[in-house]
Amino acid sequence: MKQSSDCSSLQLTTTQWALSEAETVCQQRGVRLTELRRRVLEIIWNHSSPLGAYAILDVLRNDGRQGAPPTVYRALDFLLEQGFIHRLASLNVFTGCRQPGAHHSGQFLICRDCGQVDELSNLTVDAALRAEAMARDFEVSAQTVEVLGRCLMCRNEASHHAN
Amino acid sequence: MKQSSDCSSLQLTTTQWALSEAETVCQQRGVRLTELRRRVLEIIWNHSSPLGAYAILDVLRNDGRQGAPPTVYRALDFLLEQGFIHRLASLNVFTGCRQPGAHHSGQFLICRDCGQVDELSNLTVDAALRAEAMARDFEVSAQTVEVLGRCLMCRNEASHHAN
DNA sequence: TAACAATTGTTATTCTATAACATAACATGA
DNA sequence: TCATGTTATGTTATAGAATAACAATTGTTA
Ligand SMILES: [Zn+2]
Ligand SMILES: [Zn+2]
Ligand SMILES: [Zn+2]
Ligand SMILES: [Zn+2]
Repeated sequence: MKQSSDCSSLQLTTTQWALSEAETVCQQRGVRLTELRRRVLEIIWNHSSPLGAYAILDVLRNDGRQGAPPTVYRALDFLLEQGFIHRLASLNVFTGCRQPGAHHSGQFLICRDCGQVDELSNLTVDAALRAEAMARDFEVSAQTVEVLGRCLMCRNEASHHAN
Repeated sequence: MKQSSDCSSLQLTTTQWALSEAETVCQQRGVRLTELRRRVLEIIWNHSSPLGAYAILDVLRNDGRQGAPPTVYRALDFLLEQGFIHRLASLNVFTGCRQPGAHHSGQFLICRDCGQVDELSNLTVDAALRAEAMARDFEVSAQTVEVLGRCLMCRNEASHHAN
């Protein structure tokens, strides 16, 4: 059964997958996944919830690497450009993309308690927004679709403590 | 014909409408639309494009009123709670709500050139997102739907200058 | 190797938002 | 009216997010 509840082993695998995907795409595109950029992508994937730029910076410094905000923001800019990560505007955090390389805006369910993110690819939402835009002669360049709420796990937690 | 292109006269009317709507709703709810809150709402509606908190603060100071960031953020919090304005997370700005009083998350077309905002109420988008959430046992508390792009006017402007 | 481009380091600053506490305005009942 | 509690605003300081500007380094190519 692959549906293990052991998150850490699952996550390692996911991180490794994301890194190798990124390697491949970068080679195809002739851009460089440098040590720093690779490490930032790894940090993002290694965490179950999305991280802010300064949290990533803390991890980098823990690595022993010197760095300041621009260090991490430049790496993030690269990863965003390549479509390896998304920025969640409602929380100022960054999360790994589940369809890396395919430039897209993404749609997200974000748990406000545990921070876990579920990336959707709902074509109905996308099409309905494009139709609205077209009807108004509006040229779409990016969509920000972020649904904030609570996941099942956190609702159960909450009701436990509420006893 | 009411479809006048005279924005300034149209806008005044819109602002007045928004303010009187807010007055009414506040009376119904037994909350106070103080001078400051009313003025902040007015400032937001008086501008064709959404404003950031510090831009609003500048206008307040121009009024001669003393003030610091908390002054405007508290007013904004009140207006957000009452559903009179929306915060656009992708731009860190605030815009007047076209259905004030009816608490809702809102959906927006935002022109990245002129900043003009079009507020949608697309039920298909809303329903599709809720369905996705339900399928994942996710309890929705708020939706952030912001479509960034360019309006027709700004596209024409751009092609003119590109000659 | 020399020259150029891309990446990273470094310092400082801007922009956005909130914490904490003091003061003022408003409401309510004695 | 006055004391009281509550709500709203003033004020200072700080936290958090992002970028500007320039220096140093690394990688690439002629
Ligand atoms: Zn994605
Ligand atoms: Zn959760
Ligand atoms: Zn609205
Ligand atoms: Zn425009």
